[in-house]
Amino acid sequence: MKTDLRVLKTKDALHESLLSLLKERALESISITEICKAAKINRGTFYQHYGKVEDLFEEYFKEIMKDLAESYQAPYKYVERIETTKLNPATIRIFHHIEKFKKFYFIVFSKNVPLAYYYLLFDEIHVLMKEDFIAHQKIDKDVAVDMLSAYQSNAILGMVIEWYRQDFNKSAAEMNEQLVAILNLRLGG
Amino acid sequence: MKTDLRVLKTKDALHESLLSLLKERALESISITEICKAAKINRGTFYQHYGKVEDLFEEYFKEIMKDLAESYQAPYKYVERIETTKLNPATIRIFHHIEKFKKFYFIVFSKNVPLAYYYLLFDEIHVLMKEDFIAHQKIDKDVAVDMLSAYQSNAILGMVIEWYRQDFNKSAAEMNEQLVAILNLRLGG
DNA sequence: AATTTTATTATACAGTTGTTCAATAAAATT
DNA sequence: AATTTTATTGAACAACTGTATAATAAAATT
Repeated sequence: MKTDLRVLKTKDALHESLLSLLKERALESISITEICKAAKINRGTFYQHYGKVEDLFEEYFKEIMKDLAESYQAPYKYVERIETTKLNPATIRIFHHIEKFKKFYFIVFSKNVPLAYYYLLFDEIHVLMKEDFIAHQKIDKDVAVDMLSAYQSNAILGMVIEWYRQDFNKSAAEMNEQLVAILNLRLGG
Repeated sequence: MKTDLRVLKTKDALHESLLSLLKERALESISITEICKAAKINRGTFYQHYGKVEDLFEEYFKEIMKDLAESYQAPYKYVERIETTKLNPATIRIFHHIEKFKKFYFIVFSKNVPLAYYYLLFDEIHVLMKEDFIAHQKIDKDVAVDMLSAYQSNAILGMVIEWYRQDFNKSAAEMNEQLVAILNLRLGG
């Protein structure tokens, strides 16, 4: 036995309600009362599953994260050639994933949203990076793997922030080119 | 004429009230009503200056940012030797600054806090990086300066996140060593 | 020092939040 | 199909939010 059908029904209704409200207004302006009214779910039931609006959104977020992870199941599927540098296939799909869910990431990177979402994204990329470092023995004895992958994954996210601030008006392909160019610089000395 | 004395008095009282509450409880659990009661300021007055608790905190944040900026006025003051790499003095002071305001950054990096604070920190470092790139002509024609400095500054913040998650149980000096080691890797191919 | 300007206060109101409880209805188990 | 388990409901409560108003007090200007 897994999950009660009533719970599934409730959560589905709440998800759909939030998503339809998000099409019209910003996340921080949407109240719990409002979501429940639209979903025809008792407010007390909301509190049985979540603590705040953001927790409900986070559940939706995890669905999107699945897409990010799935992109890496068939790694070289979308990549034609990697000539300029040893860019791992995980990295090379991140910008495409963001581009695909542009609308969603406009919310994730907005100022008033809790840092928790950023961390969810960071952790997802962090893990992929780390796996790649270990798989390809790119490890230097003086550098802690966690530090290096934290450095690298957040660097990518730095580019995404910049991209977001320019209203995502670059293609994912252009972003990859920029990344390749940056990686080919010898940043240390 | 600059600012009304009454406004200064009000803001001082609110600042002090928030800080003393923060010593006992988490930011997200502190209500406006509570802050005002402790500060002996009318709640309506709070709304004349701020919209939410976080706005008040942000004002305090900007004070801390001044310290970060000031660290760079006398750049080599604290640096004994930079041998292993061309680490710019701005970069080398960031970890020390964070260490100095450890308590404060425990709030800034906590999950429930709005992304806005992260951006304030990011922008501060971003600007310092950018200035350094331009001053030292480290620019490659294929790389947009904004992208590069976004990449680099957020990479540093990635290390800070990792540091924070390890409860800041490394010294700022150790963090600098890690950074030097990472920069000396040739990340691109 | 008198006058003007403006920040702060006290009060009030409708809406949201977070929590609790007994009653009910729906699902799982036998 | 009958019974047990448990999610959902509806109602109520105190506290907080966000906003508006007239009265007051404090600061700035003349």
